[in-house]
Amino acid sequence: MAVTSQNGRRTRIQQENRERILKAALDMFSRSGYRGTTLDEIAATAGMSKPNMLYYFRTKQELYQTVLQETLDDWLTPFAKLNPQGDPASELGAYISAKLAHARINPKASRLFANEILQGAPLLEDTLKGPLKDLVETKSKAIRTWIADGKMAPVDPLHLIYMIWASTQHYADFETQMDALEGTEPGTRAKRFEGAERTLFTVLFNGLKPR
Amino acid sequence: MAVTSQNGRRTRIQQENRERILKAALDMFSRSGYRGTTLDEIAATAGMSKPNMLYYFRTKQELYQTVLQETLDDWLTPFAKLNPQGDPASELGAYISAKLAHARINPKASRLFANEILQGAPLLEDTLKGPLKDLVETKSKAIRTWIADGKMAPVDPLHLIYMIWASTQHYADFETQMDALEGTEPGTRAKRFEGAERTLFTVLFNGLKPR
DNA sequence: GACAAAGTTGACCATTTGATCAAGATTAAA
DNA sequence: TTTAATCTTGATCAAATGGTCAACTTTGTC
Repeated sequence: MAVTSQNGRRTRIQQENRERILKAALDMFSRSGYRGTTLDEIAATAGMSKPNMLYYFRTKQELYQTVLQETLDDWLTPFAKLNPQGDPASELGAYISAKLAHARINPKASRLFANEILQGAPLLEDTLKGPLKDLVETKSKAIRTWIADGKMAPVDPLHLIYMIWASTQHYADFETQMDALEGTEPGTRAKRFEGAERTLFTVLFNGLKPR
Repeated sequence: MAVTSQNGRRTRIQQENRERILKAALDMFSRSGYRGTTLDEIAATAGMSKPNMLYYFRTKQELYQTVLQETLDDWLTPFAKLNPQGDPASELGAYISAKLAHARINPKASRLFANEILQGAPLLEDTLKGPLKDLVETKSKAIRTWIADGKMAPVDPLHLIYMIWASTQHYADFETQMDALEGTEPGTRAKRFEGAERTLFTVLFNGLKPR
């Protein structure tokens, strides 16, 4: 485990340095994945010596797992909030907005997650097969109820969920590609996310309208 | 450049070994990215010694670039085939089918591409800003014409393209996640791609129907 | 200000990694 | 069968990498 003082609490210095290290680690891991990232880089980005960094996180694995766990929690929260009692338009709309906001505000978290999945999700298996699977099943049931109640068009809930995940996360994970296609002048990014929301709303709402 | 015989042609052995190496390289690079992959691994996967592999591809970069270029061509082909003279339903439908087929048949190519973009696309910049950008602009114009002709609902072409890329490639790039959520019993994969096509067709066709 | 706990780092280590080379083994054209 | 071109690899190298350690400095409490 990470360092703590004798009384089990974190000192001011511990708080600050942990934060700096975790930020630097997210920077590097989200770009190059676990194996492609070196401790030297992270330490340099965090502005401290490697041994000092290893004083706070004993191994590369421990550091990686800590970063991953934190971003994962963020990832799960908006999905869990999807409310079966609400109506599909507003619930799915809110979820799409939340996912897009996440992609805009914290793209690195999304990329870290994408990297981990691409490499076979060795450290995520338990979470995926446990909590996430449960959550997906719960929310699928809610969608099926909406369909049965004639509130939306009949589509496979699982694939609808995939479609929403894919087309929102894409704005974080493939940002490099979008920048290359659209340029990076200031303002582009903000406009991009507006356009994304408008298009996703249009296509999904009309596409899912009951008929 | 890679080895060729004095007369510039490739011998039988060169053909076979190049192929084995490129296959192994795609295996590893698509999983771990450029920096996360080692030449030892690739050589072992290809079943030959590292010096022998380096006889065919002189550096790690050269090997990576060769693999990347080959997969990129595959990636571009179906997009280029989108025909402005046709009608949106059949053209976009065919494109979606082609992209899903690619994700099903060659998921590693998709993942290699995703990995490269995630790492900032250092080697793809020129292709993205050149040929791909041109292609995207051409196809966007076609979509705008369809909209002007009242053949489909008015949506931003760029975001529609992103949406299609995202929700098809997702089935390759996030396969690990899907396997964890759905299990991997034989037949699951085939059914998954059927369901994907059905759902994408339903949502996009209804979502894009002119109104 | 004394002192123990916490924080910091240069030097170092074993292993891994991309790459080279010389020397030998195999192939195929004459 | 000869022979030049092609193919193959063990041994090796310098640099990079994850991690350790001892010694030093800083911080906070009494």
